[in-house]
Amino acid sequence: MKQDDLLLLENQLCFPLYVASRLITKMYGPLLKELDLTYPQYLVLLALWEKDKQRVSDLSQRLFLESNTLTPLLKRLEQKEMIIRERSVSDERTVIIRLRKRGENLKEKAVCIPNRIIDTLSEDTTTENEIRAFKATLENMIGKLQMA
Amino acid sequence: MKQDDLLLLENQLCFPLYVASRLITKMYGPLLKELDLTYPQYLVLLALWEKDKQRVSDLSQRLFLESNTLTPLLKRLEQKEMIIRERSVSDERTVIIRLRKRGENLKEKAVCIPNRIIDTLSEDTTTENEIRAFKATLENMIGKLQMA
DNA sequence: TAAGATTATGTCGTGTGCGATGTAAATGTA
DNA sequence: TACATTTACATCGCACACGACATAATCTTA
Repeated sequence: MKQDDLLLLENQLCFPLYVASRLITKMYGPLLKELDLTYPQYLVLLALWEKDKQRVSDLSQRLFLESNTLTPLLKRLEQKEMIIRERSVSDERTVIIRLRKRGENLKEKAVCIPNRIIDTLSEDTTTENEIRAFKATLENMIGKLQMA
Repeated sequence: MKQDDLLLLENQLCFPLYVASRLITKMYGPLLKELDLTYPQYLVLLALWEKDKQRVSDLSQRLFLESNTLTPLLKRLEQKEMIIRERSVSDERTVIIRLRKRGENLKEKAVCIPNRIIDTLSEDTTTENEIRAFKATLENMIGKLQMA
């Protein structure tokens, strides 16, 4: 590849990654709007449905988000009465995030969302193996990016 | 896959995509800081280095960004004296974005950045073919997401 | 030609995302 | 035990991202 071609948008790896991520998040928009959630809020709930009562730092690690991103986001979820934020008794610096009924109940409605996204992505020629390989590469990349 | 497993974070495709995108953008941070650029600003310049004198709507299409995202971003680049925003004479609704000397000259410094990113991503077992396949899947996805 | 429809960009509002930093609590060390 | 250091979360500042909407210019149609 010529030196000059290095900077062509079509030769960037990160640009289509950036675009795809945003387009997908955008696609989640109307689906999650029915649940009164944004995509990052949905991710928080996904994490809590897996394991309730997590510290902010747990969620931060699980979702690769900084605490200063999570704090206002969690406050809004609390405002929506989907979660409760509680100071830990054993360590007052720690805030435990706990699901409320409304947050728990959303799980039922949320179950069908991933398939609706995958359906769109699988429409034509994208095979299951291709998706699986794609995801494996992503996860590999994340591992490396974490250490960089 | 069981119904309940559909919502596990590890079974989401979009989540690692979202994470990887953010981690990469973050990794660009210090490299671009030397050039006094953010990642989206860098993308704008990449587009202009390919083709100078584009309308906002051209950049919007090329970068998959809305005009209301681009407007303040372009204003900041103009503030940094890297570009000029000019009203078109033939159609006053149209704003043409043109590189200034400072913006042009940044290209030299920017050339080595993509390789530094790729080096990190290619460190271990990620082969060139794997990256190529990954990118092809990304581009395929973007095509579908645009039509959804 | 005039009125209606469409287009290009910008404004407004809201949410997110992170670097830098602050505050209070917990932990470590002498 | 007292002090120094580290930790957990929150605040601050800035940039971005998009839906909704506004304004003015251009295009289309009767």
